[in-house]
Amino acid sequence: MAEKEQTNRTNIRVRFAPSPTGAFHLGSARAALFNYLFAKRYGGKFILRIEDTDAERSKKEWEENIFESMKWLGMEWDEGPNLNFEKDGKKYIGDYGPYRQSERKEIYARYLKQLIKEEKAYYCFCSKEELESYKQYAMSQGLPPVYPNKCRDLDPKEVQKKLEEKKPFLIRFKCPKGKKIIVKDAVRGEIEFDSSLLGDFSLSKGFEFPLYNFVCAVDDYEMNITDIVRGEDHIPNTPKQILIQEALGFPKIQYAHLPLVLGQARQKLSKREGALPISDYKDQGYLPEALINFIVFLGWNPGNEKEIFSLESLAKEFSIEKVQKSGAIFNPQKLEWLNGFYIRKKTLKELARLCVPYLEERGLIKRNEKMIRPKDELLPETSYLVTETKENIFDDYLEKAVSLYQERIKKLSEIGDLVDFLFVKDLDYPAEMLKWKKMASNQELEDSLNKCLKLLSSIEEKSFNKEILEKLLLREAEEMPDRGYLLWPLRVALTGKQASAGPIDIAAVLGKEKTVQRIKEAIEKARSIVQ
RNA sequence: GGCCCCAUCGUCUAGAGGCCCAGGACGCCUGGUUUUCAUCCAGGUAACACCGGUUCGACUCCGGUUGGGGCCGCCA
Repeated sequence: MAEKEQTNRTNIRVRFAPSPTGAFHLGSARAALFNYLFAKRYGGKFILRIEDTDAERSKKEWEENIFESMKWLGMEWDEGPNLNFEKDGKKYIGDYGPYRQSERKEIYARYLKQLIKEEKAYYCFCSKEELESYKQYAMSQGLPPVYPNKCRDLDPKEVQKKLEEKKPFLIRFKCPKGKKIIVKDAVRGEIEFDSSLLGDFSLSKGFEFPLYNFVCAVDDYEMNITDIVRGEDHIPNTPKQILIQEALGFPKIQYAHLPLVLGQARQKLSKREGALPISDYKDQGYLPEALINFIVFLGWNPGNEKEIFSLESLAKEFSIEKVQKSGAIFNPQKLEWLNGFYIRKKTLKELARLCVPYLEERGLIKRNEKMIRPKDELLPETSYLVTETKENIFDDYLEKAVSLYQERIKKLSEIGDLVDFLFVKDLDYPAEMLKWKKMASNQELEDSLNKCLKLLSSIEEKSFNKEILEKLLLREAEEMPDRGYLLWPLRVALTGKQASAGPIDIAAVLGKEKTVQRIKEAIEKARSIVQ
């Protein structure tokens, strides 16, 4: 039933309204995502509004962080500041209407004056200290900590006098007593509040600095918002906003309060608990598709056993009715798994391109306009076949290197430690590592390495590929009591590591010259082991 | 303290009165593939917070208890 109602609704307009007082994190991403999906699912508009009424805490850099993170995740907005993309054949660039609250002050002042004129709001000249001490007292008495309405019935003459004296004031809402306020919530049903417990809450500091609940109600109306999807930490604000809407004669809005994302300690996600900025996840090598897939399952599921969703498929299958009521604990292991899953799904070309910044950062590759190549001159320059596509530059060697580890990495940032041996000249590893666990003597090790050397040297440069190597090496290895006798020392010789991709694949990527050279170096090392 | 919200495996969750001595995914464990690590495949581990009702029958409905969470700003 509810489903039907939703589907039939038209002209849905939702907003994501972050305040730029910190980075765009997991919780923000989820609120944004659910709004985005709700809009997409029902063919509505997704609006971005910047709630920067707190001038002191709001910073341009956080605003940038929000824009960049949302675009990186693929959630582009239909209306809002900093538009820069194409949609339906139309190009949007730069700002589009005043969507920052700091740019909308005249609008708020207008409504504030209206409320005062209609005696639905009044001036309050109480001091901070006064209010704080009253609140302490009320709480100690077990009373609701609401404003005692001291200035509510101030003599108009006195008000006039104080205004002329330029005494700082607050504008308070005349909250009706004993009124039942019902919030209709798409995920929770009806939530009832008693207006008496709200008190005469504040709307604005003077006319210049309007406060959250007030600007929120005004903007939602001014922007024709039909549905509000936000975190459940906003439930207590909702009756206040409804009261303001009613006082101003605004139409009703539909609500959907999302459960909170919790940290391991079951508390509202904090920085300590992995509420990292989305930009940090990006830097660590998480993929946007993994993050989206992960985030949407924090409080939503399709009702069947499907687990993998892209932003596009979610836009078709998302439904607000399936949103969970209880808070979800953020589980980093599942994110890792999903990220690995999406990495394995990438084409080699895409993955190689994504790995470039990590390899570069680690000093393994050098990049200029035309070429990406290993830092050390490992191979003749012609080996680094430069392929140039429209937007990216990468080479064949890089793709091969990445292909060796595509199934082994969970984050892009891990690539460096795994492939470094393919990009540096000298390997540094203890000689003992060469000796396989089942080898009884150093002689066995030397024999094994010599066998490898002989075999590989016999292959012609142009036939030095995986198929041929496999045929020759495996045949030889099979004759030993265990393949490890031949393959373990070879792995260590080529990589200097105990764990790696298959040594045959590695030899094929490294090429004959380098492979043979590394085996020779390993033989030298093996001889140095003291018996 | 007041108001509000929530409650199925360790975690994310399926479950709209019999299909459930509860299904899937991550994690963990075992086995297979493998020289290693990972991938992949097969199997296993593990939950309806508690107490009352309603009902022929309750994970599902109602009430209470307990537990957890959110909010109580001249922040948003």
